Amino acid sequence: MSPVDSPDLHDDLGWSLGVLLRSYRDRVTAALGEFPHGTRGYEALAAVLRGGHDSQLSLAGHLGIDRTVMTYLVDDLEAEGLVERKPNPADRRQRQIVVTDRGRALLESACDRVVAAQDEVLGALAAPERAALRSLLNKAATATGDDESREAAGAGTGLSS
Amino acid sequence: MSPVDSPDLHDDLGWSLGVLLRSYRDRVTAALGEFPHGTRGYEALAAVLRGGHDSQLSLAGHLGIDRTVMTYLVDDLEAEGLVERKPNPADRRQRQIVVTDRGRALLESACDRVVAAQDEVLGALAAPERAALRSLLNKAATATGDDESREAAGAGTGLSS
DNA sequence: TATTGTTATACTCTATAACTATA
DNA sequence: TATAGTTATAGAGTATAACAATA
Repeated sequence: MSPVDSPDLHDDLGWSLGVLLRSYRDRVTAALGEFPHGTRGYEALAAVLRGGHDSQLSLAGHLGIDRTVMTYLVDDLEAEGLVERKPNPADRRQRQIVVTDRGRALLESACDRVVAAQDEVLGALAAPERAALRSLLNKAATATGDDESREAAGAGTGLSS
Repeated sequence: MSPVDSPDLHDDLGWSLGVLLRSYRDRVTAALGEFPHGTRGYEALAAVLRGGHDSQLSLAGHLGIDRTVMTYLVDDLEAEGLVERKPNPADRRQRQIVVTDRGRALLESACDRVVAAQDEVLGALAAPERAALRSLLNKAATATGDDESREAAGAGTGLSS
């Protein structure tokens, strides 16, 4: 089989993901306006509000960033009064990130615009197709994320690279 | 509706895309080995072989990178003997990028490994789900790419940001 | 000894602007 | 005057290592 006939050349997964992620970042960043750290800050705040992350390291793993980057990110979110660092009584090495009322309000006000921007990203797809795509993406990404979490638990952070 | 109940928090498009693209880059980069510029170099070479790009600028638009980055990328691909720059007789400002025999051979040898790595990225999905996801991604990305091309034709490169 | 978070340093990548040559 | 390609510079982002506090 010649390379030109190969499926990955005609249906390039990396290219599709890259194009869509770029479109997502451009549109959602514009929709967010002044939001600190743009889409990353938004996703961090949303993940904290969703719960399940009892340390900065856990949150960093979820977002796929290094713990050193997480420090700067939380610094800036805290400086804007959107989150607070609370020491975890169960393990005083950890800091629990909690969303302030101001952070919650900002997230709420941004929410509708973000959803609209996301729909623009998938503008070529009909509503049922969008739902199917989001569901499949979520399923594939969640499994991958779990893999990474397991690796992270085993050796180092499992991040970066 | 509270932010926590909002669809974009439970089914976060940006997060899914980011996780999958990261997984794609990690696995495919490992599969490619010494390939110059990793996944970007591979995608560039594949796009050239697929045809339809008669200038570096056109190729840069397809890959979503700036023309200045494209110069360095082509420099290194050419230094490795994978492509050649040929002046376009129709417009001598443009350089046509053509794949050498060596480039074609390298791409061919990498092809199978890349396909296998891509399947690992979507490891959580059954075969029909993978096909559906790739198809939907391709459809959404192609439309977005077309949008960008139109914008690019209108004003500047339409890239970066 | 290992882990969480922080800080400092070096490196990579990218954005911007200037320049050449062609149109 | 505008575009394709190149080059140089500055900035943003990232990785790495070292450190303090806690387990």
